[in-house]
Amino acid sequence: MTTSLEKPRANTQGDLREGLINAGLTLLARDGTSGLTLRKCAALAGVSHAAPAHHFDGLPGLLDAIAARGFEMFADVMEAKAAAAPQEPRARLEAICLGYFDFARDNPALYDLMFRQIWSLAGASEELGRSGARAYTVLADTCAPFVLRGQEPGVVETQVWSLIHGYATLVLVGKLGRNRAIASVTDVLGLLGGLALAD
Amino acid sequence: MTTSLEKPRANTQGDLREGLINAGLTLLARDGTSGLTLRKCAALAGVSHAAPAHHFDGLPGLLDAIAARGFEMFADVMEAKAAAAPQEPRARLEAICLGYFDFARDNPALYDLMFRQIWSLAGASEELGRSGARAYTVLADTCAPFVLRGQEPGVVETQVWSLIHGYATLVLVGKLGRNRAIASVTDVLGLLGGLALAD
DNA sequence: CACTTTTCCTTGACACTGTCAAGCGGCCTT
DNA sequence: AAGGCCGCTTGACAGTGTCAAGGAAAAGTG
Repeated sequence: MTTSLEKPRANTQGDLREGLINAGLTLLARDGTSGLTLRKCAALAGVSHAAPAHHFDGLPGLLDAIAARGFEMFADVMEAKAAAAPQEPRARLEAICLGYFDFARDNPALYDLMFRQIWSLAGASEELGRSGARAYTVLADTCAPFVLRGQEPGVVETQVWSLIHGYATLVLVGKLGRNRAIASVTDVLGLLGGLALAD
Repeated sequence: MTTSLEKPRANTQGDLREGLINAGLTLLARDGTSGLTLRKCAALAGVSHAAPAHHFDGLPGLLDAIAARGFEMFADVMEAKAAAAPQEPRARLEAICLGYFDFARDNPALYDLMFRQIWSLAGASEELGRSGARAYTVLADTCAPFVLRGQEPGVVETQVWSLIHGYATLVLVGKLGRNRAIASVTDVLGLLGGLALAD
């Protein structure tokens, strides 16, 4: 209502759902986890505070959608790193782990949201399930060459995932030294030297 | 005000600060992370909603104190497991990792609180720093036999910590299979076979 | 013992959160 | 062009953390 020339629907070009997700990503990046609020999200997207309810199932639904978007970005980063690395199993493995860590470090609040405990309690959306599965597939494919004959693939995948996810979360939480980590990513990934190539 | 015989100071025997921390632990165990509220805590301890402000620096202060208590329990569990295990480096290492995982599985909400991102942003209390350091010492001592000559101890410590912490958080978050994990703790700990004993 | 001071808690208010019910306005359909 | 639906707004509610002010009881002081 600043001027009469203002367009009545100038909130977001096209889809409001998209605008709300983007607003959420912006708030998350700018103000951290506690800065992401349903009302702030709506305000940033240029709509009233109750508008999001027509596109998401309340705040949990919005967080779900943002997390799903996060997993897409996450998979993109890892795929890009894998593509840029030498096409050799061990180099690829290290590459996606570095991508994993980079994403966590560059998007701490989003990463935190993605791995919140919520999703295990209240069921996650199908969209989140799909994008999460896509990210997992990137990891699983890279781990495949290290799955020994007759071994359950999930074991190597879980070993690698646990290692890099643990390191990333510990660094984010600030438990590993004040500013820089006690051990670098590559130091930690040295533990993967224990993995043997199949065949 | 149910009966006139009610004692005016029946809130908590002795120290209110202790009562509030215990109330917080109870709420956390019963209702999960979102069930822990400053006001509910005060109500459970039998005092008014503003009483906690005189013992803690707001909600962050209360969470800090609860997390500190959590790290004490955490260290206790790992020490007990280590004491019960054969006094051999590799057995001890596996033992504290199992203790680590047990604690996380048995106290998911508390574990989640302890490793929240908050502590890296706003400075943690000295008490939390000390109890966190004590828990870390248990881990570091157990890792010591695997630190090769001339190697920085923090490397092995971070490798072990990242692995078990990553596994624990992934299981808690429900990403590893629906109810039971794809790979068991001992499966994941197999990666530690890559560690060599010093000397 | 009387009086002050200090300590600890209560009461009440405020801004902010998520959620719901009701209503309005423009767009599409027919 | 009239009817109807979809998307958004407005307003209210309970619940949250935090702050200011006050009060009651214990402790200190002559």
